[in-house]
Amino acid sequence: MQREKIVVIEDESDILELIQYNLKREGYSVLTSTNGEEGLDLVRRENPDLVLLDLMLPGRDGIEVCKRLKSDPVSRNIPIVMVTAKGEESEVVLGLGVGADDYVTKPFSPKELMARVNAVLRRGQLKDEQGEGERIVRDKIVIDAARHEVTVDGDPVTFTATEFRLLHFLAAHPGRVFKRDQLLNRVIGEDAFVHDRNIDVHVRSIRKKLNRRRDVIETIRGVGYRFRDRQGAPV
Amino acid sequence: MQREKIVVIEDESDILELIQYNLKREGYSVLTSTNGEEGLDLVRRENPDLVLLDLMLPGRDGIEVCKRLKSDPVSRNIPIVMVTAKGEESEVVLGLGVGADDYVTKPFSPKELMARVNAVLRRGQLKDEQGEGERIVRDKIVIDAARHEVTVDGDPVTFTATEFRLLHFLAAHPGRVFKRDQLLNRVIGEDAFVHDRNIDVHVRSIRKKLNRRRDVIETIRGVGYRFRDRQGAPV
DNA sequence: CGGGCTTTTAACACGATCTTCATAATCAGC
DNA sequence: GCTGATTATGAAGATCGTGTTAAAAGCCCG
Repeated sequence: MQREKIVVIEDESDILELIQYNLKREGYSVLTSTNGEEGLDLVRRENPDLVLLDLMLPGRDGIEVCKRLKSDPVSRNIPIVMVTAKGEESEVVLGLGVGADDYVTKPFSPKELMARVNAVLRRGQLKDEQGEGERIVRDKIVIDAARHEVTVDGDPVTFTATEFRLLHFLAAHPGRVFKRDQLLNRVIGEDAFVHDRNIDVHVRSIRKKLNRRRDVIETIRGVGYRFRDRQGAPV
Repeated sequence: MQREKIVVIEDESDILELIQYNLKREGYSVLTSTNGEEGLDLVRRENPDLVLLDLMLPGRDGIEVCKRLKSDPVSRNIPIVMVTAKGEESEVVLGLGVGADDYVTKPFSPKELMARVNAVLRRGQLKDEQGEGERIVRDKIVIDAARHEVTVDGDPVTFTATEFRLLHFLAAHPGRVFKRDQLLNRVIGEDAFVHDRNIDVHVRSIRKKLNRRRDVIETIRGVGYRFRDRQGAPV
């Protein structure tokens, strides 16, 4: 059984140590950072199973960090547990508002912390197991998000991470047209500084892999792309 | 809250019971049939929200049932979840080919089954919601911005990007007259350095494509164009 | 640091679309 | 009906958007 990786972002060193000690004792692999920017990088690099995040980092950018993590498709699915000082109720709301999955309020007992962490992780696993993670089936194309797997006409096809996200996103909203910059935001990242036409190239490789089904991705000239749906909407 | 109605077509009585038990426990209203022909009638009579269909009904007509349901406009929009035995991969493909919306493979856990059923039902709802948003319907012309699609008298018509924007803009402000330069600004671009008369040409191609409904775009001599306000000839 | 993979950029060609222009049709006022 | 102005039409050239390819730039793992 592999140990779950947890990133802790917390500026108060004594609290950080406390958390780290307890997590390690439970068998988790722990990585830490004491400021937001660095923590952000850490998460992106390490792709942990969970993030413990102090809401009140210096410069109060804990929320900012959370927002950034949740807006990036790559890190969106990593659960985040907020650590907040007591009485910061409004802050908690804010934290949950930007996508945090749970929170603990200082001062907290190690027990409580562990309970939260375990609960959130278990929640995620459960989701995976029962396949609640979306499976999209359209036109003989099966897109299994939980397993990160695609089959076309029954044959498994491998997609790279970006290709998969793009295909998945389009297929999740069939019939709907998306402009290139919209796709960039949703698939590559909020603040991605990449050229629009990049999408074209990804679309091309996706189509190539979709092979016979390549035309489920339709080009709307002058606008963008969309996933075909044959069902005519009743007026 | 009304309970969603689900029809289950499955010949193995123990599996049928299992499914029925679980669905009922989740609060669904369940109707069952153990053969294809009867099941077909049941669906038509009851118009359920979802159909659970065994792929391998005696006489292997599960696929046939699916095909029939999907080809009938009345039942086409009812989502179908296929129930298949493991290793019937090719059958799954077949099932998907005839329009099934998802599938579960035997043996399945009740949890998994429920997850699928819930997911498919949720998916359907979502679709309805967002489809209703950015749509303009006037006379027998439907302009769907999200899909970038237009239907005239029910027939889909393709418009180029500029044509679409022009038509959409006019239709969004029915009865109001716009001068050519106003239309240029709104449709082509603020700083477009194009001749006024260009609009005429676009209007022409739009009218051409609108065919029988061409005169919803009225010419106001000496001023510009407008989308007709009052109903024209019905049908 | 090197090697394989993925992502991004750049460049070209082709076709679709936009724009212009010349001409025909229409309109309004006399 | 005639006349000048305005709009519709058709066709030709200019422009733009996309598909495609190849190569550069990142990235990860050992």
